[in-house]
Amino acid sequence: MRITDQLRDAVVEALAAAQGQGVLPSAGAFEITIEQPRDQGHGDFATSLPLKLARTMKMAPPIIAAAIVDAFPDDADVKNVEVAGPGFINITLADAWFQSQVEAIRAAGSEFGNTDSKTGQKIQLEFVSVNPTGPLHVGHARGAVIGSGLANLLEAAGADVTREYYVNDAGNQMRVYTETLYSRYMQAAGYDVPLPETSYPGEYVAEQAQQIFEDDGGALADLPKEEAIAALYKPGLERNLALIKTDLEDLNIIYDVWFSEQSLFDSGRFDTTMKELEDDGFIVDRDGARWFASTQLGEDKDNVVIRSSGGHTYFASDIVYHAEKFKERNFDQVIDVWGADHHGHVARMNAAAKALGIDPDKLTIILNQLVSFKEDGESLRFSKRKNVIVTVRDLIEDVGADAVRYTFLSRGAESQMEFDLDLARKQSPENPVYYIQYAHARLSGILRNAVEKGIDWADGDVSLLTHDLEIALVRQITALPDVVDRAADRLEPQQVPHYATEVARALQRFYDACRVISENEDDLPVSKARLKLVEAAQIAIARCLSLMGMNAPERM
RNA sequence: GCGCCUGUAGCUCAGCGGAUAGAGCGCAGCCCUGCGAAGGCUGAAGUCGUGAGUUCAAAUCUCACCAGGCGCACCA
Repeated sequence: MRITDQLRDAVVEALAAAQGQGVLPSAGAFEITIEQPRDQGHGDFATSLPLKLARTMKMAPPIIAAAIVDAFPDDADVKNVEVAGPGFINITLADAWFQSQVEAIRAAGSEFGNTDSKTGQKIQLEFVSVNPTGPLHVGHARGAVIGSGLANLLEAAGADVTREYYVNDAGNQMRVYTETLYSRYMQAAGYDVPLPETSYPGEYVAEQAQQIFEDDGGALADLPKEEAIAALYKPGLERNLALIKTDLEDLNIIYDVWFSEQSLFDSGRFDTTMKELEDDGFIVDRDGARWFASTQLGEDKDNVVIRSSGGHTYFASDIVYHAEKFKERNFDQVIDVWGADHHGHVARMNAAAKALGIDPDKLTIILNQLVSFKEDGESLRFSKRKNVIVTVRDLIEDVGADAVRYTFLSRGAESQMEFDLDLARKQSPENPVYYIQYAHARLSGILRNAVEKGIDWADGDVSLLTHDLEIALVRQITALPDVVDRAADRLEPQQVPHYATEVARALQRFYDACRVISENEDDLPVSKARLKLVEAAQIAIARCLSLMGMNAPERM
């Protein structure tokens, strides 16, 4: 059992005992929280329960606290329970408990930190899902990192996670891209064909056209325009998806499913879902177009699903896509990570979910605020349309994938952030990302040295770990499962890097004060015990880094 | 105009209704002929945007205002 649960149970038991003896009156429903106080003088764990009960019990908090403390059950793991401050109960654990955790963590190995709070839940995370019309630009990196970080967390919490990229291969933008590709292809063939009115002016399209031209020997140049465009669709799409996939893989993001929008039409699901909505009265015809009647569900206005020109809107296929997620694949929870520029899409998607009879609690949309980038003291604006692309690839090559992941992961999705490129490059060695990785490398180094010296610490006695900084380090490490649960529950991946920094700090302080490998033969028992602690710390930091999708270097 | 998000140290950002608000960078110092100094220690630095309210307790919840971001398409 998790120590926090164990302590919560003990508090419940103590409270019930005090009430049974008539020392405390009964109280209504309440939640007992066990917190880890910031200040170590306040014990290892604390609860503010007496403060919360004061009102209903009509008693002073310190008196309630004293009654609970008096009735607190005996527990070998607990060293001390006391009333503190205005009515807190501070709990200090026995060293023996911390010592035993070192062995438990070593036994758990890379499984350490996993919990079962989301076990049995089938969760889909859809993120990035950028139009497959070119390479990812830096603005997309944040959603990519947040989405994948969340996926890792939910998986650690026991969920069955599907990481999914929705490929908009059936929309307008793809059409615009392919028309641009056609013009570039014709240019490669030597014809003076201008770019279409709306186009993707980026150089990469010309390069792709050149490649395709060389591959097929220019055969498409003789075809009628529409036929050539149709023929260019597939090679263009494949090239763009390859670019996107490579960039994401370099950010350590591997998807389980690449879901094609076009497949919704090929399978007939688009028509059946639209029919379903129409039968339920949610589709109305007006001004030559078909509308989803969001207003029936309390929204400000209706939204077009089929344009008067005949084509479907992005919204239309997204409705069908979400119907597929819930009704075909039966996800218990669907989390979409979108950029804040998709804000306007949220309310109508929620309305659509309601119309489809989907439990609104099962669809969570995370909007990550857009990132602005700063260089030479000036804010940069990126626009595919204006041919000013700084790609994810540029960013990775500039500051490194680990630093990119750390930077985006350590901030809440809703915070508006500015990415200072100069700072990221110049101060890279000072970046906290290296603080964590350095800690891991240092631990690896110690273990390496121990092996070289022929020390076998398997029989190390952890009860020799009594130094304040040893216990403090174990205390930090053991919090990982709680961090995973809380971060997964609140969908806040930024808690992991902050926690990891704290573990690294505890480690460095321990390292500074406690020599692990000694030249003195008499110190061998302590060395062996500390090697076990070093191993446990390495396991914890490596787990944090893996949750963050970052490398855990043995050397730096 | 309406809606959502944000405002915490010089900068970039954490912060779970609780105890003396934290970290990194930057700044002023100290510490390696001992396992990696990409480290440790000390210090300076804060009207938690402003004002009110709820509460035993507010950076955290509510309201108003100020400032910024985003959205309010037969774009995605």
